[in-house]
Amino acid sequence: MEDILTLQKKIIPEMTEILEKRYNILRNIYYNEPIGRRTLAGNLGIGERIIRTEVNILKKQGLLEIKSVGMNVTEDGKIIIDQLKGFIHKLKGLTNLEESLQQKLKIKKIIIVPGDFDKDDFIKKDVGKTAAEFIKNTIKDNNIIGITGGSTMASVADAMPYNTKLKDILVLPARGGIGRNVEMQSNNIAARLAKRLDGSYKLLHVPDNINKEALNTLLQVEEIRELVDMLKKMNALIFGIGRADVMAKRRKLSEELLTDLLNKGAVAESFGYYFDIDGEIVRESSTVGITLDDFKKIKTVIGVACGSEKAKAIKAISSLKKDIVLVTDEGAAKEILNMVK
Amino acid sequence: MEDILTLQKKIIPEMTEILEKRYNILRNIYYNEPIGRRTLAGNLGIGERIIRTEVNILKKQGLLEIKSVGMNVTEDGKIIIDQLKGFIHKLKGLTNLEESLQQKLKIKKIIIVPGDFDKDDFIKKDVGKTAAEFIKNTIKDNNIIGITGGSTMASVADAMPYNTKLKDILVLPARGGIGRNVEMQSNNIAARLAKRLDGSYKLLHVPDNINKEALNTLLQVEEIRELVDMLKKMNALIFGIGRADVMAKRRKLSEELLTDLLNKGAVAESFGYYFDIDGEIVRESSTVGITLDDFKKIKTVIGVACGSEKAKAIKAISSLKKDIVLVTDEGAAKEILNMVK
DNA sequence: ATACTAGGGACTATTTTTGTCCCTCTTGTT
DNA sequence: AACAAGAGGGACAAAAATAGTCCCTAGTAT
Repeated sequence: MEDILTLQKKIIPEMTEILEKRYNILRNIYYNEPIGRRTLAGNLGIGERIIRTEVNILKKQGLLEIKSVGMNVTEDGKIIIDQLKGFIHKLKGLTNLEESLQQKLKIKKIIIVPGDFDKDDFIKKDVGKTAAEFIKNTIKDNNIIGITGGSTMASVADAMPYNTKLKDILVLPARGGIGRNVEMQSNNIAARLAKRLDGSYKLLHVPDNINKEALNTLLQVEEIRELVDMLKKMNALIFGIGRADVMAKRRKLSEELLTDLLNKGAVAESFGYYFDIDGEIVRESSTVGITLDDFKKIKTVIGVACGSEKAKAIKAISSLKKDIVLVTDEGAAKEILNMVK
Repeated sequence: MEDILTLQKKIIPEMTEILEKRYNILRNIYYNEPIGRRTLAGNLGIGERIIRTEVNILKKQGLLEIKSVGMNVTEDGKIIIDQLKGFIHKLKGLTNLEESLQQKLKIKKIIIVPGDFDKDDFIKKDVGKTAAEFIKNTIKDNNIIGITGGSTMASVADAMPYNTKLKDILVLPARGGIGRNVEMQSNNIAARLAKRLDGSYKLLHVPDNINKEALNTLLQVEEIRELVDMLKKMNALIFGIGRADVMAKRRKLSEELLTDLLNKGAVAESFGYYFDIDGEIVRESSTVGITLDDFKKIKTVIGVACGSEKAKAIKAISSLKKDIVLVTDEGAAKEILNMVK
């Protein structure tokens, strides 16, 4: 198997790029169908005519259909996309990349999805799908699963297939809601994930960054205390990884605090904590939810993040726990490798 | 494995021809090294410039070297050629072709080598090599092996690797020598094969087509009788398949006999017999050697022939014996399939 | 009704590929 | 020693493929 690929790469070195080009086109159509030639060309940053040529080949192969409303992927095409994903993974040597990163970061497992989110927005969907698949195969009946917020977590939840045959899954938001787009809040995402897993969920109606008094008051509330207790019994946590600076701005930290944070070397943010590159806590948001100690005790923790600009953040988070599972994209992975070299 | 190939063929349909083109170039260089650009272009019937482009790619990949004496394949390249052979076999769906031909011809096994001898002389070498490999893996210590004459058998013998670790192999010429190029006579070929198998051989010094009286006299000779007896104990026979018309002319049969032969439907010639398309004997050369009855009793018989023009002859021979093994090329195989369809 | 985006056609510009010839060098033969 | 044959590399024009661009008509959603 591996032999065949090295063989092919030797004798047809140009194969990889052709394959990748067509894969990208097919995938992009799939995510946007029905889509027109020009829009697609814009998306991919390729000339309209090139799209046309490639699309004609793919059409001839029966992988897509061209109608007056636009192009769409056929059933055959969908199968191919799926198979191609794994194939490109091997072709690009991502398996090797995974192994070397696992060693360098000293973590249990890293899953790398081909592509770079910084160059292609749809990579987030792929990353989400990959993470969802891994989670599906990891969790068991009666498990309690925690999930954080953010767009990446949203794509994980939305990529989870229905009919997983899992029973009595309980999904919890790992932290209080962050005050922005409802769709991206952990509460909302937990509910969506629960629905797909045919399980139940509980909500945590607590704002971020409230003062200590208010926090203590909230913790008196039976409902909230119960949930916080349950959080400690969590079997698996799925969490997003953010850049410290980006998250601080999003949370509208004061200019003063932000500068302080960055001076202290904060590069990553996850479940309410800011970490420096070595995984040391730089700042802790005062909010209800999972704590770092809880985090370290959870059996399965799955961090998901994509885009090369998140490389530092991912590196930081990877030092928190040895048996962490990371799902990321090729862009981030390569950047991390550059850093640790 | 099969999946990967169908996947690739779906998304990069042009891959097959690129691969075949480069394989042909590489192989041709290998068989002729050192060879120049223009000679190579002539061999393959491709433009000089195309060769140049392709050769540069292959050179870049480290598969061949270009020196002022000409081009030659590197060690890496040789490995690639070998791997490529099997790969192209699968890519071209020859495995399927083999299976359907085995069914249609109702024979034990057919091995098809990619390419067409009628278009590329070097295919005979490939066929020979493939047959030699099969034989090597089939025969056992102390076996008695028979081999006929002809250029195809010569390439089988010359492609047999040394150091087969087989012990006490005895190679016999299956029939008396045919009066042409010594190199292609069964005696000579038997000796060459024996040498490679680190075994012994015996010679059969009997001309083809002698009259009955002379034949009987010869059979009185102790040495010859002994050999003929040994022929009947043969464990394996490797034989070439010829076209009736071509062989008849080569043996200088009278115009009269030739016409008669063809009128009776002779299409194939092997070990002294002329057969029609159904494998019925049309004529028997009077000579010393293996008989059709002997042939039917031999455990392993391996027929080797290549080139689409031999399709009919191969088809005829295939009806002689159910557990025959045929080694041929793609050209002949496809032609046979057309015939039996 | 209308504005928008779709695919297909068509033409040109550009790039790549291909054919060809020349030059010089190496090698084997005379 | 001379020479012929065949080698690779350079160079360039012709040819072909590829790519950019715009137009046109047809559906679709508003």
